[in-house]
Amino acid sequence: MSSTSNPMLKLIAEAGPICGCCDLEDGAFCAGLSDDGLRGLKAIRGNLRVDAQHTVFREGDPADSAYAVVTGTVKLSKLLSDGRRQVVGFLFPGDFFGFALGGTYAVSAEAVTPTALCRFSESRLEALLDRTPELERRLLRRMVMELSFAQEQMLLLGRMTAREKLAHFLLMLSRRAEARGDPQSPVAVPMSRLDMADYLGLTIETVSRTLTAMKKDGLIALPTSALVDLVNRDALRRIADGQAG
Amino acid sequence: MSSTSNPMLKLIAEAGPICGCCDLEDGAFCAGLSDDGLRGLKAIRGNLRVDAQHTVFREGDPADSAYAVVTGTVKLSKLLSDGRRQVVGFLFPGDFFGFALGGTYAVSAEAVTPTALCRFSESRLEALLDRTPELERRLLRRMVMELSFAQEQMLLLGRMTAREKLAHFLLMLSRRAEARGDPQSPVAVPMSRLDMADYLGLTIETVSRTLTAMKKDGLIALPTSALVDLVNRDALRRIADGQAG
DNA sequence: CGGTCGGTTGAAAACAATCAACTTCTGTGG
DNA sequence: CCACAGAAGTTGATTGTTTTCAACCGACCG
Repeated sequence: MSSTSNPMLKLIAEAGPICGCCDLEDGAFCAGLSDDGLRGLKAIRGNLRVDAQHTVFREGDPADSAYAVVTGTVKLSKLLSDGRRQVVGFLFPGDFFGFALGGTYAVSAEAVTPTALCRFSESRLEALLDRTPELERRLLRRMVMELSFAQEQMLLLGRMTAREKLAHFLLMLSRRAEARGDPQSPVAVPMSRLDMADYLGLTIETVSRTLTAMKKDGLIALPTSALVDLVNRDALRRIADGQAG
Repeated sequence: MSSTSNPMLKLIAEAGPICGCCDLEDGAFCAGLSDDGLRGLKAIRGNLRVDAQHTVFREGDPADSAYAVVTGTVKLSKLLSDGRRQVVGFLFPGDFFGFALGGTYAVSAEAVTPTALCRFSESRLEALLDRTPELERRLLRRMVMELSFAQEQMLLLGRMTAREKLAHFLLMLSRRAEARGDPQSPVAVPMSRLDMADYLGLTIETVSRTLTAMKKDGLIALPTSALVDLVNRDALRRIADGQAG
């Protein structure tokens, strides 16, 4: 973040209107903004580091800040009073979250890995939106995409089998890793089996068993429990799309 | 809609900045807009009637219009290639849908009952948003709420039992009926058992059986299959919140 | 009056959950 | 550096909720 020998920093300087607070480019929430929009964002930006498993904010808290992931992974989740949990999303570098327009947070946010965040004060962000139509339109577009992603997740949760859920999940991780410039085939799975289970509406045992079965079928390989090799991507895609058992 | 003896029309005239295209007030997408914002919306508004079970648009179609429900009920759904279906939302008078910012529709929209809609050309709406920050902010706020609702639905689909799902669903229908000024206790259930099942991630048989069981337990009464009396609302709420079996 | 459609009920099957044991990995302290 | 403890993950046996397959009921309509 401060070493001048970091090759990324040079790239950022050359690329022009990039935030400069992080190494992210095209995928990021702030990427591609005009100089003006970036200036505004930078002016209200704060930084934050969160240890693995620590909470950024809790469901029901007054929503006083929005965040962007710089490095690490964050999960958003909701709880039932008896402890049942649903993870409603995983966030990777470039992703934006916690935007509630002055209400309360609808979900809790916790770091999955050690994480660096950009923090934007809600009130200042809202004021900035008043002044920066470009930014507001971008946020609107982002919310449209988020909603569409949530609808796809509903299809997964309501209508897919365990195997289809896992295939879909692994391909999603791979696609997003690729978008950030990370390797897409031995794909990193930074979250625990419990987090995966709570995201897919399954139990840890079913996640584990299903992965083992997929390995046996030559669909994937598991070099470590946090690394999945997508051996037969086409077959995975067919399964994820509900065209095969 | 045109009779001068309709008491609603007088109310609308008195209330000032109400669209006038429909009988809706506070809950509506356009309610509470400034005269200016309303003028803009009215200028790009078209009307549309859709018969029950007919399609407004299909998943994957280019998104050339957004819509608001005036009367009737609309469902949004996604399909898997083998026919499995997930209903991702029901829309009632005042609700806004089909807003995709120039992309393609992520879901299909079908009328559940005979339905009247306001139609807004996507390109004109986007141009209007450029000119009307008030409207864009409202839309942004709406998307935030929609997303939060979608996240709650994920919790339901991933982690609730059939009985909890039904309790939650009936209370949601009741709450929204009340918000529109409709009776909240013998609550109207305009959609078929299949639509309910596809919304809750269940089968029609499970929906039917669960309703029967809830009737037997004195939680609800079923005057007709499309009308549900919420006999014991508190118990329903406890079940919906996951505090009781 | 027969036919179809939507809804309900019954019996059997299946997928995933639960309960439980065991293995592997990780980190810590001797 | 090794030994141990705890956490995370895997595997096995069994249970159970929901699905599937099937029959039946009642309403609406030609």
